[in-house]
Amino acid sequence: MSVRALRYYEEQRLLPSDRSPGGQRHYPEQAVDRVRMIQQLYGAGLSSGTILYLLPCLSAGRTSPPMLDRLVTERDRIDRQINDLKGARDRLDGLITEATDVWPEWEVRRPA
Amino acid sequence: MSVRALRYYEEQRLLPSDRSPGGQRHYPEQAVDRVRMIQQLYGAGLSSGTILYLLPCLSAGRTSPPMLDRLVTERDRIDRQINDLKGARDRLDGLITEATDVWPEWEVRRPA
DNA sequence: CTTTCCTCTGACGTCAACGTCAGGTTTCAG
DNA sequence: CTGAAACCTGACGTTGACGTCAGAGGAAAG
Repeated sequence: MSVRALRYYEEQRLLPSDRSPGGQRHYPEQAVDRVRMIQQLYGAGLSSGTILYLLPCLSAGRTSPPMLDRLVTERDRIDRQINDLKGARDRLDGLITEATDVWPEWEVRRPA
Repeated sequence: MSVRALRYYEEQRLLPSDRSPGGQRHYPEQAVDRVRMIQQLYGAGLSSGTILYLLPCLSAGRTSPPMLDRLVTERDRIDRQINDLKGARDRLDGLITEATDVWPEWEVRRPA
């Protein structure tokens, strides 16, 4: 994590911070999980706005019907993205298998 | 597909085009599959440079050992990405289930 | 009190895959 | 032959999640 990222999350109102009298940020324990969640959702393609909108149900289980719609929309989008990725992976995998079959295993260096 | 995207692919040397005497682009049949492949790989997070590098093995099966390394690297990255996405999806799915279970449809009552 | 490190705010920079606009040229149906 | 639709090149604009820099100030050790 970079300091810049934390500031950015705060700017987006995703991560509140306590301040010392001098103005320095101080985070409660809970912030760690919050940050991990934010990273995960950014990584899954949700926008700042969407995460902000979903925060009440993400962190407090307060889910209204419109929020439920949004949750379902995002989940379905992620599912489609997973399927697209599987397609790409299978394409590469096919090439790898194909290229590997040509050379005997003991001649090829494979990471992992 | 936008025209702009095709021009961009050509700029990146991913998609050659025949030109009419007047300079207009004409694509062979094969180009359709090529474009679909490019889109799929962009969608999976590969850069123009990586796709360009892998083109010989992607479209002609000519895979050198360094290319094989790159293929494996990208495949593994995609696998990690799929797992990350599954994590995010499961989180949302949990919330959806939770929110749905709380108010079974047949129990919902509307306060006056 | 000083030193040294860490933090603050504010603002501009980055990168990639296109979108979009302007002004000119090619194509082809009628 | 002609006119409008489609295409051309070149160039700048967009977007989001930060990176990075400058200058100023707080935080604890000695």
